[in-house]
Amino acid sequence: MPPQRSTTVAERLRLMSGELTAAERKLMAALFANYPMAGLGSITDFAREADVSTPSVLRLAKKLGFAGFPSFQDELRIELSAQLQNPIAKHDRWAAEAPDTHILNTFASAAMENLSGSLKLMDHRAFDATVALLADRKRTIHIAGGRITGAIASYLATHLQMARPGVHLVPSTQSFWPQVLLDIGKQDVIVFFDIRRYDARMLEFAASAKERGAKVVLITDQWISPIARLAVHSLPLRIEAPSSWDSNIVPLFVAEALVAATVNASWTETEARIAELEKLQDTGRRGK
Amino acid sequence: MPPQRSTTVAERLRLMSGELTAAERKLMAALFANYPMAGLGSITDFAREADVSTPSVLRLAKKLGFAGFPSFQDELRIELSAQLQNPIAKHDRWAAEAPDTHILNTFASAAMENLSGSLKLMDHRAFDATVALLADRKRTIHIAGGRITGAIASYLATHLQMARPGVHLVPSTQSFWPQVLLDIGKQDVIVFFDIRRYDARMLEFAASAKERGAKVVLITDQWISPIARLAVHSLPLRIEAPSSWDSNIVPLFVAEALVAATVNASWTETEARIAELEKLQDTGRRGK
DNA sequence: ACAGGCCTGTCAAATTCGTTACAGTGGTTT
DNA sequence: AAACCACTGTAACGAATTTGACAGGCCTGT
Repeated sequence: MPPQRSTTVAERLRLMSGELTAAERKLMAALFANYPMAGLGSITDFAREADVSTPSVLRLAKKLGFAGFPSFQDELRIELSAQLQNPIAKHDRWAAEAPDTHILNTFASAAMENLSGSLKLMDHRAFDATVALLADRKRTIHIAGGRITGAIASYLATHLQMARPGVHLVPSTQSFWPQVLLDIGKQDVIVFFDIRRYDARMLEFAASAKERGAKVVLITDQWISPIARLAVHSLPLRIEAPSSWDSNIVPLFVAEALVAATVNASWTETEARIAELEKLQDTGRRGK
Repeated sequence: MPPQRSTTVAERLRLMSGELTAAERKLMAALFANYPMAGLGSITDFAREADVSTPSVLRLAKKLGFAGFPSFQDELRIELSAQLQNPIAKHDRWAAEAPDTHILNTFASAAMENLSGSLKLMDHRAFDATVALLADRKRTIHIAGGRITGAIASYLATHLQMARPGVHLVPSTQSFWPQVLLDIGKQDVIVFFDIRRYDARMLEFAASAKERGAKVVLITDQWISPIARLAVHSLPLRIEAPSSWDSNIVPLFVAEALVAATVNASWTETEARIAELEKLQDTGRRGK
C-alpha cells in the first residue's frame, strides 16, 4: 500500500534525496536513467544495474514507505500505466497554492497568466496558416531574432531543422544581414521574433526580405512590432513578468507549438527524417 | 533472447493471430487491452487477467519464440523503454490522445502541468542557494548547455550579463571545451542545463570543472542527469510535451526566475549597471 | 458412435526471487 | 587511539514463481 497516493515514486525519491545513503543514491540514479523501467525487473536485476546488493534495494523501498519490493514495483507499474493512458492529466488547481511570496511563485503566476492571456488573444487561424507555411517543403524557411529573442529563434530553428530540410537561422549579428538577404528568395518564409524595444534595423531587414518576395511571419508582443505591417501573419503574445525584463516563456511556447504542429502536418515525411537523424546520432554512441 | 530483433511482440502476435488457440487469443486480447502493462506483472497475474491457466501463458511465450516467460517479459520491457525515449514513438503516443483539440490547447495544458509539477518538485532552498551563488560578484559565472538546451543557456547568459559582470557562456561546440576549462577557476560557478539524452561528454566536462574547484549547479529534468552527483545544487524539472521532443518552457522559466531573483538579491549594485547599459544602448537609437 | 488429436487445466518439482539475520568496513567522535 | 555508529555486502531461509508432466475434455473426421 503506497503511503501517499498523489506523489509519484520519482518525486518521493527526489524529496528524500538528502537523506539517502551512497548505495541508495546509486539506485536512484539507475532508476532515473530509464525511469521507471529499471525498477520493473527483478530485484536482483535492479541491484546489479545499480551495482549494489539486493538488500540495499529492499532498504530503499522500505525507506520510501513500501512494505517490500513487490509493492514498490506495483506502484511503479500503476504510475506508468496511468501515464500511458492519460498523459495530459488535467492540471490541478495550481492557483490554490498558498499566496507564497517566493519569487518562483509570483513568476509562475505571471507565466500562467501570460500563457492563458496569449491563448485568448491569439488567432488560431493565423497559427494554423503559419504552420501550413512551415510545413510546406517547397519553401525555404529563415528564422530571425534580436539580441534577446535570438535564443528563441535559435531554439525554433534547431527543432525545425530536425523536422524538415531547408531551415536557416539568421545570425543575430546585424552586420551579416546583407549577405543573408542574398539567399532569401521568392516564396521563402521568414519568421521574426520581435518584442518590445523593437529594433529599427530589424524592420528594415524585414522590409528588404519582403521586397525580395519572402512571406513574413511575426511573433511579437501585445504592443505589436511595426513589422506587423509587412507580415502575412502576426502572433501577438503577452510577455509581462515581475522582473526587469520581459518574459520569453510564451514566445518559446509558441515556438514549440509551431514545431509540434508542423511535425503533425507532415508526419509521414517527417517520420523518416527523424528516424534517419536518430540513426546518425546513435552512430558512435552505444545506448545502454 | 528474442528471435527477431526488429519486430515487436505486438507485431509478432498479430502475424501469428491466425494460428492461435482459444486460450492464446484470450491472452492476446488481454495483453492488447492495455499493452504492454498487462504482461509486466507475474505470469500468474497475467493468466488471471485473461482468465486462462498459467501454463497457457507459457505456451504462448514459447510459441512466439521465447525461451520462457521471463524473456518474453524482458522483451516487453525493452520495447517500452525504447518507446519512451524515441521521438517517433513519442509522437505516436501523444497523437493518439486528444485528437479533436487544437494543439495550442493541448500544448498549453502540458506546459501548465509541467510548470506546476516542477514547482511542487523543486527545492526552494536549492533555488535560493543558487541565486546566492549567482549574485555573488566575487565569483565568475559560466553557463553551459547542450545541443538543444544551448539556446536556454544562451538566454540565461544574456540576461545575467545585463545584471552583473563576469558572466560567460560556454560555447555549445564541444571542441572548444578544453580551452574553456582553462578559464574556469576556483570558486567559479558553472551552471549546466542538461536534459535527457544526457551527453557523456558534458558529464566529463562537469567533472573537470569541479576538479578545478568550480561549484557546479545543474538544471535538469525529472529523470536527473548524472551531473547531479557532482553538483552542489540540482533543480529537477518536468519537461514532457505533446511533441516529438521535450519542452524547454520550464527550464526557460527557471532561467528567468533565477535572473529576477539574482537582480533582487543585489539590487543596489545591479541598478547602476542596468542604468548604464540603458544609456549605452540608447546611443544612436531613439526608443519608441 | 467412436477413436484420435489437439487444447487446456491441475498438480508438483525445481528454480528463482524476496527477505531476514549477521558480520565486516569505513568514518567519526570522544 | 579506541569505540561507536551507520552503512553495506554475504549468506541462508522461506516464499513465490516458473515450468514440466499428466490427465481430462472438446472438437473433428471417419
